[in-house]
Amino acid sequence: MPQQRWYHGQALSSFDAKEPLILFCRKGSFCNAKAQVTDMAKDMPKSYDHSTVEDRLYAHWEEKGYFHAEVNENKPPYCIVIPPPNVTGQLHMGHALDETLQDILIRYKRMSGYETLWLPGTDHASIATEVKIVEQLKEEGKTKESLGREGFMERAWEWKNKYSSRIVGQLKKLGASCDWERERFTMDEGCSKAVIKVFADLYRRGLIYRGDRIINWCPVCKTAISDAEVEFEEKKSNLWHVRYDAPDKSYSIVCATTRPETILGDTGIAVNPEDERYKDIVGKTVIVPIVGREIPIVADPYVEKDFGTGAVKITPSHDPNDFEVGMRCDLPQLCVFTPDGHVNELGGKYEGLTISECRKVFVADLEAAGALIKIEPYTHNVGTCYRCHSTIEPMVSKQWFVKIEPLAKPALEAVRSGKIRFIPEMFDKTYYAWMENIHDWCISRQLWWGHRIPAYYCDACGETIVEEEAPACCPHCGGVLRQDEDVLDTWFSSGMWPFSTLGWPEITPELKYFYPTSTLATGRDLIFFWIARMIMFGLYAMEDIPFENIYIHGMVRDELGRKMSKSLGNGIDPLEVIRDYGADSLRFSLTTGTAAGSDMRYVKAKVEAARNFCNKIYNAARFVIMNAEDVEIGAIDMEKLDITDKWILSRTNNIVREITTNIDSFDLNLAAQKIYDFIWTEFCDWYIEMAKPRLYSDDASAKSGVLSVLIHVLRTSLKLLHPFMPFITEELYLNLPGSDETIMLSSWPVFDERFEFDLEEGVCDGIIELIRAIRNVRVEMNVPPSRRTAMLLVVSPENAGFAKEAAAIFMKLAGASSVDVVTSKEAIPENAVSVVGKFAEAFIPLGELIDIEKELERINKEIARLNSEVKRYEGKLNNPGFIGKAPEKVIEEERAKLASANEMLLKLNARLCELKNM
RNA sequence: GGGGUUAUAGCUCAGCUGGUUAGAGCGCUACGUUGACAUCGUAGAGGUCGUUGGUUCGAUUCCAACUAAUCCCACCA
Repeated sequence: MPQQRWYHGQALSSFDAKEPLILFCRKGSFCNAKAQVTDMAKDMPKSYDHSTVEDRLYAHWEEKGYFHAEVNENKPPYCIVIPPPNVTGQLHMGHALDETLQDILIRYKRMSGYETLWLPGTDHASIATEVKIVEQLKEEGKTKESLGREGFMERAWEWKNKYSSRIVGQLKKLGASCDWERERFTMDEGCSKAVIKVFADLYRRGLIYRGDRIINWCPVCKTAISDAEVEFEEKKSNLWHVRYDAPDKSYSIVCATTRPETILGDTGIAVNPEDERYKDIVGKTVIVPIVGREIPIVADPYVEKDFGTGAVKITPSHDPNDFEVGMRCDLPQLCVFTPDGHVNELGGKYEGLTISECRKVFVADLEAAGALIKIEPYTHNVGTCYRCHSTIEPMVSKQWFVKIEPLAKPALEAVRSGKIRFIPEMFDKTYYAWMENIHDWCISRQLWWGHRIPAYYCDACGETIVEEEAPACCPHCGGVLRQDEDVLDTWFSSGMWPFSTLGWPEITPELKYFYPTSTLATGRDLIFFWIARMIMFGLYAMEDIPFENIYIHGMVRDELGRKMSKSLGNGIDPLEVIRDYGADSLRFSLTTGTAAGSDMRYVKAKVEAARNFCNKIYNAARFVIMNAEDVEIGAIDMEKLDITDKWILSRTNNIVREITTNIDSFDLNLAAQKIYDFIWTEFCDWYIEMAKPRLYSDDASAKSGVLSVLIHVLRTSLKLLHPFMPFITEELYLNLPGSDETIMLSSWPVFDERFEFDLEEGVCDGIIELIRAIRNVRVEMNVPPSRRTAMLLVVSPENAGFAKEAAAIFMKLAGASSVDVVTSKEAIPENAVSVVGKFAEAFIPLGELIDIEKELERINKEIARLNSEVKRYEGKLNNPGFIGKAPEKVIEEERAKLASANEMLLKLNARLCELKNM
């Protein structure tokens, strides 16, 4: 039976039976708690345990439907589509970072009054998933062919279901506030419809074509891949210099090559047209060694005179540059390799060898034939498949392509004009560079897992039909049609993600309301693969940008700064971190200490620091809640506020403003750092400590007054922190007197002009500074912490009232046993040290502990420090350049600093005289 | 070959549009269990902000060059 929990007198149903962390409720005006759970604050454990909180709260949020967004014309929309994780496995740290950043923005906007949709989903990841499934089949001794297309697809869907639900589970563990009712998959019905529609549409407009072009062929994945999917790796190899003789041996020409086996496919030799050395033989022919084929010598400017021998063998079928030269010089294409990386029937006696075997044998044969002039060690970059890292073989093959230029132009303009903004801005350069040099995009893949190309061929009349719906027969001759066997590049479908997920091609209310989406957050590596394609497709299909802002983050590396990878085994599983430290801690550690765009290291100490922060907040709340028991607490009474209340309220105001600005400008790290410092230092270290004398007093009115401030500031802090640490903030918020139903839907704090206390804030800063100085002196004078001393504060008349208000604080925090406040230096106690601050000069009689020598030394040191400061200020203020050109405000500040330093110097010098006379 | 980014305390990093006594966490030193918290508190040590020039009244911040690290793009056979 589920355990009942009570929040403010209302039973929350269906929390799971896990032990709730806080089993208490307050009596009094805010809580009509049932007797069984009253008076339990004392039972709050001393430290925070995330494991009893996070799952319970997430389930509750989900059940309440807090994540769900609906079209709401009364609110502005805010939408983020998730970068759909691949269904190839599980989430890693990069995802954890990505999702955390999005959730921060989403939660912030939700609290700020937007109708907020975070649309989740997963990507079928055509090639990546298929490779994994094939591997799995191999372990079972099966092949994809043995299963057949249908059987394989069944298997793939099983795989998808397993992994997508695993990924969803992980996102929930992280606290991601996605609208799960709108979860999508790139191959679900709606997204598939969008893909087919765009394909057919582009085809009709002549922006998709099918043709024989040179493409990147992965012999292991046995498919074509796009240029973007090729990764270059530096490899050590050789440069083989090979001699091609004239048919009558009257001349010869030497070419260097890194791939001697492609000589089998040579159909020409090219030289630079300006090259004097070869002028006479251009137009003549040579014989391909071993092969015996006679090929022409052509002139083409592509060849560099100064590299190697200045002559290049041309293999149009197996090299992209040679392909171009071949087209220009009208050389035939001779494909000599099979799709699975062997030599084909045109390779003569080499037929059947793998490409690398062929190289060995062919080189040996060249040498035997005396055609090999020399072998030179050579390091060059070799293209590899981004999925399996085997060497890419460029090959001529019939594939489908997207004509990119008409799509790229508006996509470039969208960023150039500022309609789409990269954050940080520098990434627009990366984007421009790529978009300006982009080539036609090969989109067909010889795979099964993906969207099958909606092209139908009639073998009878040779007609090609591209239609959204498969025609029953050939519209021309009535012949039987067969559908293209290939599927589309996975990025073709993810490129439509921002609108296909919102219902397109239907013009749904959601599409109208949420498109263009607001922000896209993703890693740098996806700028080309994904972002560029989304912009192109969005502008094409929707005639509008897909999103306004692109927030780019870096990579999460290991503690040593290395990439996390399977082969290194240095990956950190976010789930393990969540289990050990909590999602809040993981999220917080990922958002602090790193600016947008740059890589970060996963450092355990950082997560520990975040965990400690959780505990700090928890204990601050525990303290407030415990003290609030049995106390009537109302709204803040302006009449009751003392100097410290005004200080913290004013500080809260400032921090609200700063954090809001930071989040609005995507400086999430700054916002996180600020709320951390505010809660820990200003709220806990200072305000709570300064509040204690009143909390512990017998004055019920003072107690309830200070509690109303404590609760207000704490609640405001929890709200500011909520986007970063959703769980602990909700847990504590709900247990604070006077809270709403959930922090998630509470309103984001705004600047409250009732709490503008500039004067008091400055005065209290002075008090804090003085207390620190007093503590400092006590340590220097070796005063035991337990020893309390009388204290005399000499203050200016305008500070006298504040000083009296703060007397209890000096007793609590500065080791004072009693505090006297005077406005003129009359009866200075004997054997006292003096501490000079802006707020006051404090005299502390130390009796036998006084060490006059030490005190003189200390004061002299302080005087020296101040003197150097004064010198610096005076230097500036006496500089005509500074006075003439610096802004008035800066000059004023410098004058104020000088005056303050001089004033303190005066006091210190006076004290020095007194001491000398003693 | 082209381009980007980074260089700040022993370590990991913040530092917005130039004016701060240059900050945080961890680590280190010395104290301390006072009724939220030892996952804590108090105090402290530790930095000529990569080098050299320039712009400026003033540069950690802007510009240039250099050095080092790192990433991306191109792919000359």
